Amino acid sequence: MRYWLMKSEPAEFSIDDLACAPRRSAAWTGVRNYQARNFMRDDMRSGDRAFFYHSSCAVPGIAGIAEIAKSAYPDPTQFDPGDEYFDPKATRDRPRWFSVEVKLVAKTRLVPLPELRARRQLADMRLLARGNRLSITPVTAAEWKFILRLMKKPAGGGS
DNA sequence: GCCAACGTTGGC
DNA sequence: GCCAACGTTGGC
Repeated sequence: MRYWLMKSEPAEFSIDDLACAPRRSAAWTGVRNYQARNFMRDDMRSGDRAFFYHSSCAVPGIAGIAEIAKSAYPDPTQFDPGDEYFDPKATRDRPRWFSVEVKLVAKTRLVPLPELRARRQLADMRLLARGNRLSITPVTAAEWKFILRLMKKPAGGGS
């Protein structure tokens, strides 16, 4: 099983939207970056776990935990001319973009970005790498376990 | 709104 | 294949 971090702008789709979705499950659509696509298409498997990250908002940070409920399939929005994520170069025979199905495991306390940055155990986290913009990044097992522990501590708690 | 950093596009 | 111009991301 692998671990991931998936970014979403809460104004577009938040952890609460996922919590309110039928079966607390939703299609992760609109990824239009090749590296992020490759992670989804080639490496994500059903049963993998992911941190749900809120980006481009007042308090960016990890907001919860999700599970990959269904591995990659063609992202339907690329075929829809009325959709903002329509891609005229994509065809049904040769889809360019992919989605996965994501299911909420737990909403957690929000772990803000500066709190992640402050932990030297997370110094090598892909999310925190200089200039990183990838909306989907791998998380190591050690990082995953460390952040799970962090989530159980009160906000800003020391040690 | 600013700006750093990265990705994509397209002329050559 | 190079690289300048442009677009996007995302924190601040």
